[in-house]
Amino acid sequence: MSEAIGGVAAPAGGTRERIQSVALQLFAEQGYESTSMRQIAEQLGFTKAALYYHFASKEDIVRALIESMLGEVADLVEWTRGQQAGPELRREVLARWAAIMHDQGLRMFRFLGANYRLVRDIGGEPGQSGGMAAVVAELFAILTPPGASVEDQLRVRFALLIINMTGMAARDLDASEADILDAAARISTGLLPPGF
Amino acid sequence: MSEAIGGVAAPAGGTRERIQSVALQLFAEQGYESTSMRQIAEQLGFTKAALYYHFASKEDIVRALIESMLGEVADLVEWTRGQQAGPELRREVLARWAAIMHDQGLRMFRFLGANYRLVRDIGGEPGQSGGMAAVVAELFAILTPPGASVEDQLRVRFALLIINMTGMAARDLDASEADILDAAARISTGLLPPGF
DNA sequence: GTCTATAGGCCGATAGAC
DNA sequence: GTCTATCGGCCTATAGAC
Repeated sequence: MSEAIGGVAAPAGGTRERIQSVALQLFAEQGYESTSMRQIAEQLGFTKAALYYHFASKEDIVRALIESMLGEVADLVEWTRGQQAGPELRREVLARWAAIMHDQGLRMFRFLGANYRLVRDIGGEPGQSGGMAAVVAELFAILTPPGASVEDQLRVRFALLIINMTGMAARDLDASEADILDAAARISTGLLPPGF
Repeated sequence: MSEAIGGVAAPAGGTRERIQSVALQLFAEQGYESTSMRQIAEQLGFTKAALYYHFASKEDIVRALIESMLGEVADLVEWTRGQQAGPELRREVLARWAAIMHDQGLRMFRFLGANYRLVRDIGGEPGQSGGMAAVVAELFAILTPPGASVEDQLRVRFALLIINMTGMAARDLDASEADILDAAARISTGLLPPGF
């Protein structure tokens, strides 16, 4: 968290940031399991052993990648606790969810889409209440109107999911990143159950 | 293709079908790369070497799993060539896409969602024009109205994509498989660009 | 058709020199 | 901070007995 923030811009910062940037790219293209530490190191011009000076393990790199985003999502869930439930809250939550994802950039989207299970499960085992899975489950509960039909429950899940799948869906689209992310946010909002 | 069809029902059929059924389950739960041949074999009660009597390779199992579905999708693309382009065709194509996926069952959906890249790329390298990627790209072209905006192009891609993501989105839903798949098809149709 | 045994390779991770 | 060398393990896949 020193020089480069978020890892979206050109990775001119410290070695740790450069490793994260390369890893994000490779994990997004090939998936976490199909990417080896050797491959990450070679892309950076040094050997695999040097990686272990900067990160304790392969999983540790992933944790660093999603750390800030996970924190923002947890803050969002926390914020909703003090709010009154209703349609306005639901639309506001969805807008903030899109904004969080927007901050991360398209490369992060592709990473999320390509490693859905990994991100969902990580941080879920330790003692504390961490994990993307738990946090997203809370968002489902907030966004789903009471007594919602199966279709409406699905609508809520799809509304959140397509934000994360934008990187995958927009792979061959000829448009700016900002236009794509804005369009995705509009479509997502339109997916929320009508009338609620 | 002898006794059990599709591998959805209880795998009482031949050994090949039982292997496919177990592999589909494990690939869906853990992903292709994180599932080993040893694991598949143990679940079936015999050793890894026996697997290679029935399938030439691990990838060969995946090919068998998506073979029939890939054939149906290719047929769908072929069928559209003789049709007149327009809104009716677009809605009909989407309905048929949902029907194809519907036939495969929720387990296949989960497998597709968890192994998106694998399925997309498989069969794309050989000499012929195979591969899910090529076939889906043609569907995009058919479904996208001429001169569509970025948002409308994204709508088409999301409409197809959420069908494949239904297994993931519906993981914790308390509803029958048929209800879930029907609801997903309705939501998908509603995502198509309005007015076209 | 299923077994044991093994080849051959890449993996994540560590030790220790510089 | 980066290197070479190496460990132990699991992987896909094959050979050959039964």
